[in-house]
Amino acid sequence: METPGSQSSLHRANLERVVRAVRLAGSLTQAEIARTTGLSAATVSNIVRELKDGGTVEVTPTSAGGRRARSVSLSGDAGIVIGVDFGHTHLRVAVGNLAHQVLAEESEPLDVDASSTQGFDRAEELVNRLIAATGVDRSKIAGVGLGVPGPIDVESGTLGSTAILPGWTGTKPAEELRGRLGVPVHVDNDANLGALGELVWGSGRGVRDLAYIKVASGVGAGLVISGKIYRGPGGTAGEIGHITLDESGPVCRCGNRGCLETFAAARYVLPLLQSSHGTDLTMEGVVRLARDGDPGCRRVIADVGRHIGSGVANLCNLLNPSRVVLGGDLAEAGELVLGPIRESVGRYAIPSAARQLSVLPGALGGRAEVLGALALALSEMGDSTLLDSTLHAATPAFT
Amino acid sequence: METPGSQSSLHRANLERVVRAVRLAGSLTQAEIARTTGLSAATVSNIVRELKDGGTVEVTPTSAGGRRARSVSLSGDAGIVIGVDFGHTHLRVAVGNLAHQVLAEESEPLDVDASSTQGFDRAEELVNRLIAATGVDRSKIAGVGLGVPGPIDVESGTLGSTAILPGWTGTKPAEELRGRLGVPVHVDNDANLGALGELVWGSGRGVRDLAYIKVASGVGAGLVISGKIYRGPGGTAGEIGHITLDESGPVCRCGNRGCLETFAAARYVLPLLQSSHGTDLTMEGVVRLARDGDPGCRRVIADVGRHIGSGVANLCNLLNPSRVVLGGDLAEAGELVLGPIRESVGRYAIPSAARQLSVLPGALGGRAEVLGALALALSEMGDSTLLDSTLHAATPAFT
DNA sequence: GCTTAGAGTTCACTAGTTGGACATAGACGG
DNA sequence: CCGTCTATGTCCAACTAGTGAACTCTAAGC
Repeated sequence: METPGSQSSLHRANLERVVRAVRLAGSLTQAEIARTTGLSAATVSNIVRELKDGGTVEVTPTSAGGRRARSVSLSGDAGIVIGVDFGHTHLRVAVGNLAHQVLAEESEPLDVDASSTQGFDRAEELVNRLIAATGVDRSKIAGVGLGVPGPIDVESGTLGSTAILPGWTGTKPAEELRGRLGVPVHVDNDANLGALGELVWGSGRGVRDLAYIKVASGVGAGLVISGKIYRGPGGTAGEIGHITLDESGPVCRCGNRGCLETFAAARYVLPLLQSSHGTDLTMEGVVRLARDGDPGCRRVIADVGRHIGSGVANLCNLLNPSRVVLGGDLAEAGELVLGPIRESVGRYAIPSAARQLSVLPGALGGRAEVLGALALALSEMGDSTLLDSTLHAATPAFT
Repeated sequence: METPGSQSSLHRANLERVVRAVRLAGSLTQAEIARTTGLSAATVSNIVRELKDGGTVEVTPTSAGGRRARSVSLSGDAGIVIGVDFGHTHLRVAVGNLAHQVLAEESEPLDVDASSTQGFDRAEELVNRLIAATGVDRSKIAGVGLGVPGPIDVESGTLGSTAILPGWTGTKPAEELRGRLGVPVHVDNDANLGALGELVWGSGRGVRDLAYIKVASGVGAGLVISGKIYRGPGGTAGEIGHITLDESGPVCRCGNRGCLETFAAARYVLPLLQSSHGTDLTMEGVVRLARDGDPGCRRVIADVGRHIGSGVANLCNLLNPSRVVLGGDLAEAGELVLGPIRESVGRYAIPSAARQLSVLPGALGGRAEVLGALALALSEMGDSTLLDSTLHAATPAFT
């Protein structure tokens, strides 16, 4: 941010412009870059040379049968980003590069009762393992995205009370991880990251406004508005789980009655099946049984869908997103749950808003959050971090 | 948008930067501009000269007792914007300048059964009258903001069906007015404009995210997110009136049951008082009686408040705005309605979101929409239109 | 084999910002 | 009442960075 308004800032902006164009297209020739960015060929020539010297970009002498086009693409190891996601039962880590490619991904079970220290030990270990496995240069790591399953104040980085990982309340996960890995860590809650993940790699590609509904032990939503995570001024936007559906409904853990969560979240829904299907049931199990035709499970899932649909209808009336993506275990139920959701939306949302809404299952399953963490790391640094390294590497070469 | 990335675009950006800084501060010396914008004093000197030659800015030789500071301020007649609002019973027009000052404002009753042609005749006439009254130069009009009381597709400019001004459906108000006045016209619905008005001049000053709830014959909300009107991909965001509060409630004109509107909008609420208070009651009348102590009216207003509060709680959970502003006639009831709203919000919203929410009455009353139309005209042209004229006027002077 | 056309580079030119030198004018102290 | 001080605004030379035009290069097409 040195001097806004100066020529150097313009140059920087043009660098970013080029990098973004290349990233979006995968690979471009210089002439194509000039056309898509609106810059002149001469400028592009200079910028590409600078980026190449900095190692950000790779120039393959000639690829396809053109005249003599050198295709420019992001060099795979120009920068590495890492996504870490603490889920309710699993810890997932993914390693990607600036070209939006996922190089490696792994998950391992995480003990719910683990202390935060244990959790971070495991995360650090897994990150190191993946870095070693992919053989990337540690110094190339540009940033880490971190997902936590609970309300987090993005400003201060403090984790609020989470019923899922008790004992983590009040910790500052980003600082903790930053201390261990020595690189910038950006944190957000899992619903927001799921939304970002589906937006970039999953069912939300091509859309700029999206709501990601995650149904697990609770119900949360991640909102993407104009391509950016919307957190709201207080950072608690997207609490769709605590919309009131029935003022005299069951008491919710939040203290109100008849929240959507009490009709849809695993903790409230599973008990319904205990007497008939035993106590060891998980949401995953219910979904499996429903797919196999079990009528009780089908009925329960349809009811959950109807209630989620009511919440989505409210969301739709208020925000009018063009796409709603359903994540979490429940998404595995496919049409068994999506049908009732769509039916409810059609019934309760105003027609003009409902008409252009598509409700889709998540395409990434449980991976949405890690990949979202990756996307967060990418978006948080913008292309600027990348360019910083470019500049540092490039300027000595010019003197 | 000529050539993005060129130096001229940088220059343009710096011009905008200076204009914005001056507008936000009212008046600044060149040194102050340099400090707030981060530009160098020399650059500011050039830019100020250019703006002065273009007539955008005025330089008063010296104002207060400094050393020799020339204070720079936007020249009042650098550009004029006009706001036009078609309300349910009134037509309002306001004239303002680029310094965000309102120069004149007038309203006149509008016959509900007026055809759109008649309406536009009246609007054109009133605009001309105000232009004459303020003595501004017609050629200085940079843009017009237009508010219409119904759903409008901002992309195509076509008005959807409106129960308030029947016979206007399918017209393109912006085109119509543009044809008559010969300047760019930007259109939006009244709830969005009310939100913008309160944001810029009213109860929303200093906030970037705001929801404006307008209760009249229907219930609508205007959402401002990060300082910009949020319309949603389909343009129908903010339909808080058709959130479902009670699945088995009264049938709403939208076809669903138990919409917020059926508990709060005038058309559904007034009949409740007909047997006791007669049939000529208006919402305004109910509010007046309630303020005078009429228990029936007080009860009705409190009930309306409670229901609105339920809707606001949902809104709050989903979007977590920092401020909710209540507009329309109902806002006149003050605490009689705000109290129950806050109570409902406290009851139904999750505590962390409700805690930082302030619910305020609109500060502008029925003027919110016209002023919002003014703000729309200002924001739609950005500072660019302003700068275009500057450039056109300034470049000949340099050759 | 010659022509052609698109790709990329080089170079002189130009737009525009900057730092520093300079003139100006009020405030302050004597 | 006068010199000094300090902050303001302007001017100028230097520098940065983008552009158009000319130029070179290569492969395709006839």
